[in-house]
Amino acid sequence: MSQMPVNKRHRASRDSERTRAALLATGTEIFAELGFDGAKVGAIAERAGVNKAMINYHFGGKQGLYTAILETTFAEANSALSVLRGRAESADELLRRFVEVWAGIAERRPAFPAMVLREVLSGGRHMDQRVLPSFLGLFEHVREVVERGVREGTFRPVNPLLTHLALVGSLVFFFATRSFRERLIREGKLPAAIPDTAGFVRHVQELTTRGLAREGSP
Amino acid sequence: MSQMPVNKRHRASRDSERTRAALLATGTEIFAELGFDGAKVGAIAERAGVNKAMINYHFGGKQGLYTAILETTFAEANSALSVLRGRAESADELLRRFVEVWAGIAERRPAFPAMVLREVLSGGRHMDQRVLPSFLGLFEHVREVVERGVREGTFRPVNPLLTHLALVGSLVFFFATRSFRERLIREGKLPAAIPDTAGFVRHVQELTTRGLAREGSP
DNA sequence: GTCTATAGGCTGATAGAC
DNA sequence: GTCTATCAGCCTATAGAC
Repeated sequence: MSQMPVNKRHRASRDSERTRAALLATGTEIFAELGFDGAKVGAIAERAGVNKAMINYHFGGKQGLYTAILETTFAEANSALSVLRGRAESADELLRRFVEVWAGIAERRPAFPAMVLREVLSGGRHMDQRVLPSFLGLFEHVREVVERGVREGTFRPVNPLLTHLALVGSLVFFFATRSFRERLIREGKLPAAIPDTAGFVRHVQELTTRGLAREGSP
Repeated sequence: MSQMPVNKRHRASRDSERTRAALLATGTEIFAELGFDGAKVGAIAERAGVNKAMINYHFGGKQGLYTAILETTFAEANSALSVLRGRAESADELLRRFVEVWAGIAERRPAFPAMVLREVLSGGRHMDQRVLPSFLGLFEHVREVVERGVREGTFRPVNPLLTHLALVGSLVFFFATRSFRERLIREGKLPAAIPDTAGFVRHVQELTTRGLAREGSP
């Protein structure tokens, strides 16, 4: 794959780092927008203001750039979600926080929900082995909280995986479809008001905590 | 676009219809699996057991085939969901039925959830003008029911669009990610049991109806 | 590290025989 | 309607100068 630069990145010049960073940032945008096959390395290089050949030099090719981007994106999301780990709050409260943190990630990194969705849709076709752990890590946060809530009796005895799929499905769908939805609304094709993130967060929080609550647990 | 065949389809031979049908069926599979850019017309023709040139003859090209597939897929889903329109059941019960009908569509047409997701992800980049109405139609069913439930006081005063996004997001995510999830579980990489559709349907039904219920309504 | 130029492969579409 | 043969364009990757 990438031969020299990976091993001597500590010696890399300031310009070199700038080139790498520009390719990572622009590549994230374009891969999220168009998918692996739709994204063209020429377009990435051009928008990044960098020579096309630099993708091969720094990342060993299109696939290498994509892998580097997935690693960065998923690792960052995992790290953001980890602030909830081992906290003392109630399972109910932790689930509310989870939704907020997730929304925060999606706001800061708009490409993240789309990348997740594209990967699961294509069955991980372009996902390197090394990325799988941090990808799967994304799906442990809900499970832990739900298991605790069920054990402590504040939640109904729900299946953690189903809970996770329903919750994350809502989140990922809301954020990944945002630009399309807002365009349709702006063009008058979808008769509704553009929903704001805070409102959606509250909606999902209420829906989830009420939906999971054991009767007589409010 | 497609010159003759569209106008004289009523005169088409049996073989011609078989060719068209094979391309539609196989194209649906492959487009859902790989997306518009990932799908190659050569692969579609080969798996369909049909000559590559037939895609251009019958559909005017790759884009034409894709448009025909979207039309068919969305129209069928809309028609299946329409059985719920104007029914006498409670809003609560209608929402439960909605989830069941949606799951039924996804079981019969596994490509449907993926096609919806790929389209919203790419901002409708490959969606023909003519398909937009039937696409938007997909998003009216929940709205009607929720508005009624809120009006009648069985639901909390929730935003119909947010409710729709959360509910359909859960559904589409569950079904579109199914094969990937099941593969990961089978390979032992995701420690969980493969969830069955019926269980997911019940989970979402409970989550939604409890989550939307006005306090002291059940 | 960065650039230009180009090789080499693949893809979608068409021409024309049957 | 269907098939074969083929073309033109695009896209990734590399060789080699600086």
